Amino acid sequence: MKLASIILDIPTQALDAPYTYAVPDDAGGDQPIEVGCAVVVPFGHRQAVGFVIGIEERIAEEWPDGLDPSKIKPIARAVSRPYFDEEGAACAQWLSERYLAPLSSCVRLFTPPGGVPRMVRANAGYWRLEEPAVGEVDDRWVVPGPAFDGFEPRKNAVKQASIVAALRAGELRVAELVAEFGAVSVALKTLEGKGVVRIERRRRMRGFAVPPARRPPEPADGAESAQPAGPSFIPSRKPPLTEGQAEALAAIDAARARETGEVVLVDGVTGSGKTEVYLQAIEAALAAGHTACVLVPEISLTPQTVARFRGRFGDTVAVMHSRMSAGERFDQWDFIRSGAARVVVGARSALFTPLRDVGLIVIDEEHEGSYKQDSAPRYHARDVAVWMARRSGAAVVLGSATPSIEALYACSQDPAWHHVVLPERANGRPLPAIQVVDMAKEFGGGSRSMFSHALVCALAEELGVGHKAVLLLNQRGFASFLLCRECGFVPECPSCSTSLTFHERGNFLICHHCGYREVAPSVCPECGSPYLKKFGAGTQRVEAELRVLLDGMFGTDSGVPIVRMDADTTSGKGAHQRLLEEFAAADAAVLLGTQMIAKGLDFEDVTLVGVVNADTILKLPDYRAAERTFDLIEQVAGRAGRAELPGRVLVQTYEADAAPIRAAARYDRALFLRDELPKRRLMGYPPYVRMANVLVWGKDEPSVRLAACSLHDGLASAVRDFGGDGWSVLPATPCVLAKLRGTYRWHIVVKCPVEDDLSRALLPFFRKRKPERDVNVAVDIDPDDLL
DNA sequence: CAATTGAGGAGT
DNA sequence: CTCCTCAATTGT
Repeated sequence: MKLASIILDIPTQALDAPYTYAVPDDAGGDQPIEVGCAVVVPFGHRQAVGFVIGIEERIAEEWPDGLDPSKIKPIARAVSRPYFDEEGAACAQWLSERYLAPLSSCVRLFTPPGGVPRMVRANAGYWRLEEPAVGEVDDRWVVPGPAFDGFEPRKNAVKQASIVAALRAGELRVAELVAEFGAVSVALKTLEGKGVVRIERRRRMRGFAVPPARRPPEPADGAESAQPAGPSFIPSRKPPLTEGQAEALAAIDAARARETGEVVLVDGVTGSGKTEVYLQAIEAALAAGHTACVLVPEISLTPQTVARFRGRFGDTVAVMHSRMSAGERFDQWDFIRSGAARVVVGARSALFTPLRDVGLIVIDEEHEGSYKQDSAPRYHARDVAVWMARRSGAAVVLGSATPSIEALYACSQDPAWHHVVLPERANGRPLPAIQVVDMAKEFGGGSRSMFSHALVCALAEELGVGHKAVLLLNQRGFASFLLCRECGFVPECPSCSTSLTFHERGNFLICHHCGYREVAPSVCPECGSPYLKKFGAGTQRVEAELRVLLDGMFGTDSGVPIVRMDADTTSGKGAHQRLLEEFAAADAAVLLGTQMIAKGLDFEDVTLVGVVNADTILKLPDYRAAERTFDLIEQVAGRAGRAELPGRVLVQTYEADAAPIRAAARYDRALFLRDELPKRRLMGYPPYVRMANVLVWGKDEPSVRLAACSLHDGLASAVRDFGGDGWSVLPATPCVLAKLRGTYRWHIVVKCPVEDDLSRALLPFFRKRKPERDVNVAVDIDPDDLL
């Protein structure tokens, strides 16, 4: 008898284990039952949807662990084609164990965008299967039929004549004819009846503005150009490689050829041409009959990025990211499943698309925090990619100008990890000089401006000759807030433990975590004092002050544009893109923004980069603060002087002596690591230990505290039973963000030696634990931060 | 003694 | 998640 392991698509801890069903010989429905399929199974008194994660032939004697053979029911029917294969099923199970995540949530990663069939309650205990709302869409095309040539419409058949004339230039969609000639359905029907035309349904790919019906395909030059490039596709020019690039490429090709799942860390300064290395490595992988998966941080997944890959690989490139509509994502997913896509470019979730024969997984900007998912399963794309590669023999390429300390450490410890350095920019230009400006001295010298003398001078010089400047403002912890100068009161969010941000526009106080808003008071709500001062500098404040400054430099009419990019100005669809185009089109201009401008921008005439406040990340109470600060400065510095014009970078800080800032200013990673690594070792942080962050949250503070403390005790004894030397369970404490969106948050940190299996020790404890009603618990394995 | 409510368990 | 059972509580 064939038995199937099935994960029910019901997100409940009690049901989160594989269930065994018999695979019937005569499967009801038209789909075969295979691994990866959604199936309907009898479950209790009803039917449920589940996913097949394994099928095995079983002889009557060896039933899976004491399962009563009489209890086994047959699967009712398959309700989808397979979404994943055995490898996907194995990956889901691994994810679930490694990240202590529900199996159903891990399997869900592999299902198509737009959803899967589900059981919905009709009436009176009846359940019926509902297909997902998102699926394939067709276009109706009009094509010449057998009687097309030599057809002469009747004199008064104006519509027919127009349609036939239009069709002579090529096939058309019915929708296009309607747009041009109005109601055409009767005319089309007549023509179809006479055999002059045929109406065909053809699959449409959403996300491409207008499929080029009669225009010949244009060379790929943006997101809109990707419809069938066909045989006329000409790949973009392949520039010659620098010595470093060639070495990196050789290392990748060799790693791929060994088929043992090795990792190559491409450690290249900004502008060293890492992307070209990826492109040629992918080309080699394709030539060897493999496919490639490229992960890019969500934020740098722009039309330009996609165009670069489409320019080289044409319409075999599929794209996956969250800003696409469900329909577009479904089409791309199905395009990948069809096997026609050979290269997938996308955010971290692209790892789980049904791409077969992957020979290369590229993770660009490997140090980025966005590769860690912040909801269950809390996986890290880098670790998942390495696991997948080990299994399939693919090579993993990690690229960054500022590799994570974890990746550097792995290179030094693990022979399967290779470190390749690209020390020079591809165009041979030097890296811009970084000058640290000590704001404490400026302040001591009597200046109260947020722009130092040095930065003002540099702006005047560069903008004065028509160059561009980028100013980075760390929003976190620095947005402006109100403070009563008499009693020191700061308005705080009633449901989060953060101060409210003051917004000039509309005179509002807004909470950046939960969106709570109130009108800014004119007198102190505590003591009634009218002396409420605005402190700090949100991007709006900085923009206003910068405007005054620029008008003072160049006159009010000079019109040096300030393009502001932050969460407020980029919320609309395509806003991000529009703002960048606006900045690109101007001569002298300033781009002012938050972290989102730190990477990926490539404008030739940016000669000045200013970091307005370098130390706000540094002061975050988190073990990774120094690393983040170092990375940010190096990354943003890379935006200056990318082409012929030399660039310079000014970093304003109140902590000019801090190691990450001094090291970043000299591009001296060794210096940074000499300072940072001993601290990590001493304090017991990665890469010298592995951590699990157990988060506990709920509306009621006493019960959260209680739950956290009892959880601590349980964890401590679980860790003791596991017999771990060098393991520790830190006491339950309130999180740094102790109150967020109205919930109180506590956490417990578990540490263990790097070579130990953290998940395996904690898994039994959390599998046994029953969930509480008003307190939530989540485990974050290898957390990115401990806030 | 029936009706109502809540906690706990089972589901292959 | 949904349905079922059992036991404690409430109502007549």
